[in-house]
Amino acid sequence: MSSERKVRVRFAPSPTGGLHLGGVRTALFNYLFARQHQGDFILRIEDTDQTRFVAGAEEYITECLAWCGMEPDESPNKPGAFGPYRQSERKPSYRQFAEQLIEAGYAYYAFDTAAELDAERQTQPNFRYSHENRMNLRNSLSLSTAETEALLSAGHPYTIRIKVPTDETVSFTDLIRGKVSFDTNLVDDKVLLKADGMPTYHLAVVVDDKAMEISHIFRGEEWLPSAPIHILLWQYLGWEAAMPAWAHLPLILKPDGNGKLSKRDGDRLGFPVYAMNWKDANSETLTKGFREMGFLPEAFVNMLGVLGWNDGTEQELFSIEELIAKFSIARVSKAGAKFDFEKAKWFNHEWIKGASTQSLLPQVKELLAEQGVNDASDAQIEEVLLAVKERLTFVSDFWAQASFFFQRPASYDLDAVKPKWSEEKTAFFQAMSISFDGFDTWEAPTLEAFFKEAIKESGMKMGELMMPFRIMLVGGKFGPDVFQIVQLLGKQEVIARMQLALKAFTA
RNA sequence: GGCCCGUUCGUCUAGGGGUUAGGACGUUAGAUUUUCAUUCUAGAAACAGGGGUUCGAUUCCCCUACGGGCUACCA
Repeated sequence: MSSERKVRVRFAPSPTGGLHLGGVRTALFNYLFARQHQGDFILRIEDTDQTRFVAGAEEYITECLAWCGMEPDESPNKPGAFGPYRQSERKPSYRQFAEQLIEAGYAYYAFDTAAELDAERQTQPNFRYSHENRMNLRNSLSLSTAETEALLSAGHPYTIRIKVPTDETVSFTDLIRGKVSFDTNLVDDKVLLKADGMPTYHLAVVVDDKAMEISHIFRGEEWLPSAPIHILLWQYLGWEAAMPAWAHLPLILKPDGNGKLSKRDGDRLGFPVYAMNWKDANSETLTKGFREMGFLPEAFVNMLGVLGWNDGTEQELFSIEELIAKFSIARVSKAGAKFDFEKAKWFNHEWIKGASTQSLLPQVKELLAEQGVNDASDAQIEEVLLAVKERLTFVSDFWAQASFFFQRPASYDLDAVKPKWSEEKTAFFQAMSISFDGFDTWEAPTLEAFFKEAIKESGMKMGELMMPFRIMLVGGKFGPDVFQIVQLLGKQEVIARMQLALKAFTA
């Protein structure tokens, strides 16, 4: 049925806050599938719940997708043939379809207020609005036509609920899980149109997916229980032939304990859960994002792409282009996956190692500017980057790993040098400093050979002099190869640092 | 409680009726780096349990257990 159809998928986030891992992955799988089949990837905004709608969230979502390299073919901001894509802007058509369902006998007006239903739930622990009790509640099925008309014309608030059939089985083939079945006797009469005139998600997705000619639906597993409602709606609206194929993605779970990964877990365990920084306008709280933490979008996408999917080989590193080429729904796993931040870091490390120094430059310059370093040339920065790149897990580690290239050591690890310091060593470095001054070309290999030869002649041990030399230049026992540092620092700076350090060592 | 989905090393997973059950992250030990990190090599580490079916089940079926999701006029 859908094999002939043009592939058209949509990502449908609700603009209620930041975009978390699960959301981005759902978007990604939709995107990969669309690209793989030369189809369309559409962004549709679910904003009918006005009480939870958050200003700025829609723009935020668009930016997240762009950062990850996913450009929607049509979005709410670029109205296309199937727009508008905001649920709230499509209000009239939802009501029309809800009423169409009532006329066909597949739905009904329900006059019970939220408070009344809450009261029912208080007394009946397993209360469900369903075929078992709908005749005991206040709705157009239990009331006479005249009573219903009276309530309606009196302006009594009402909702429209689906009339789920009795003794039927709703089943469908999930692209990931195979055949899934539900007994309609256990499905309740969900609200389709709320008292405020807005549709619930159930009505809205079906109507919109039909209007947008969606061919495949990839959504989180948390939607599986409401799938029978959606399928019934496709049938009752007379659109069964146009129904999309379904695939329910496994959930991303907390790393420790159990349950769905939430924003709070990130705060608690010290890693981001949102793609980018999210600042809540009301509470003024800032939730850290992967982008700001120093993740490369390629690494982020790679990590998400293989969380619950693999290509069957031992390959782990994939570019988004490779993911598009190799993705297959059949290879998406069924079980939920616990999020592992250590592995996420590893992906980032790998992508930084593989990144060109040029591509890393803008972010590094920003970091340097934050530290007040503005006089370094691009060429200089790139050379340093080349030296320290493979040591970085995050781009933001750059300063910690390379500050000494741009700044003289603020302090020295004196405990490592002072106890064993001697006049002899002072003399050695003084002499070395004079010798260095005589060099016309300044290159690591020759300097290293010269330095080591001098040590040999002095009769002292290598370690006794190499270590202090490093500390003179960088302040401590860390950093790349000493002579690589020497070369990058340049003659004048090396000599100056030696002199400065000698004073500190002998003070 | 009810319904639905799931279950291979600590974690993400490959595999699939007969395998030394493979890889990656993490971890441990060595090597290299006269620093730290990287890197390299090696090691420890898993088929939830019970019944079937079968010559043979980790693989297929059933049950149990466990985990997760849903059970709103939220999505």
